[in-house]
Amino acid sequence: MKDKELVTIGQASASSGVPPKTIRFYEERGLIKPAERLANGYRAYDERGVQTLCFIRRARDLGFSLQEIDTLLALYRNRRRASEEVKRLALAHVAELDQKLAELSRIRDTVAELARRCRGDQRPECPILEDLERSRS
Amino acid sequence: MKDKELVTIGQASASSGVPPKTIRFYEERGLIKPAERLANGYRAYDERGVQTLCFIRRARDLGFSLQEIDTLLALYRNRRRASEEVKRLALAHVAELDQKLAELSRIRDTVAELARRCRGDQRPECPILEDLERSRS
DNA sequence: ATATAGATTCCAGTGAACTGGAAGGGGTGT
DNA sequence: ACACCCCTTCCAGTTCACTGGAATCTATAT
Repeated sequence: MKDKELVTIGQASASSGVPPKTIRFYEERGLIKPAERLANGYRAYDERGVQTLCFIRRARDLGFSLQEIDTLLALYRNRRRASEEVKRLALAHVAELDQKLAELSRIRDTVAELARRCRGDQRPECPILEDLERSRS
Repeated sequence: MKDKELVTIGQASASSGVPPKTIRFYEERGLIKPAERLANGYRAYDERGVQTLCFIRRARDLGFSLQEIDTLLALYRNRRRASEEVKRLALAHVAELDQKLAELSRIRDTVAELARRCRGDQRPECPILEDLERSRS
């Protein structure tokens, strides 16, 4: 195997978009495994480590909690031991995402419809709002 | 106008799903306007107030921040003064939601594909994961 | 009269996810 | 030698969105 190209926390931060402080925090929290250290004690990240950070960042941007990312990372990393349990987890997550998507798109449509009707005229009536008021739960 | 049917905070909580403590907190935060009071000092909510709480709860469930809900509520309430500014806000929100939806659905597909391939066989290679690792930002 | 259930205010604490700052070591440039 | 920037640990503070608890008041039931 070729020797890995290692980068410091600052470089890993720059290419992943995760602040150094946050990377250390993730490590302390156990989200990522403790980084290898260089001779001087600096944390060393290889391509894989950086990609993991990118993955986390993307997931965070999408509103996943660190808890959820724990699970996502397990899926992400455990490709070598394919199993029924891993698949079940992934499918559960997909179902959750589908539900979130459905709800999100429902609200999107509501707001879009609101915007479409609210065109700057002065009349008071607004059927969509009345509809919204009727909706429960 | 017919006299409104007023409920206490406990009943408003029961039908909206927002805890009494949280309702008071929302009021203090200025998210909702101070409730009317009964002779005994209890907060009184009418149908509209309860619906506002339902609206907030739904939005919270969808991951909107209280900040964002402030804006959503302005749209929700200001139906009587239709304006270009309100429409602009709504459209900006829709754009934001569309982006969130697109990203969310992208991750959904990624996880779904992961699940589809991860079928319990023992082979190590996983093209989707390699693809995922290549994606940046 | 007393118990209970639910309301009030006020203030403090929680959990998630960072974020800042102090104090000090490491490596390179002039 | 000194500056400078990045790294280290440790610990404290922040923001968001609640949530708990104490002390007290109100309303109804027995």
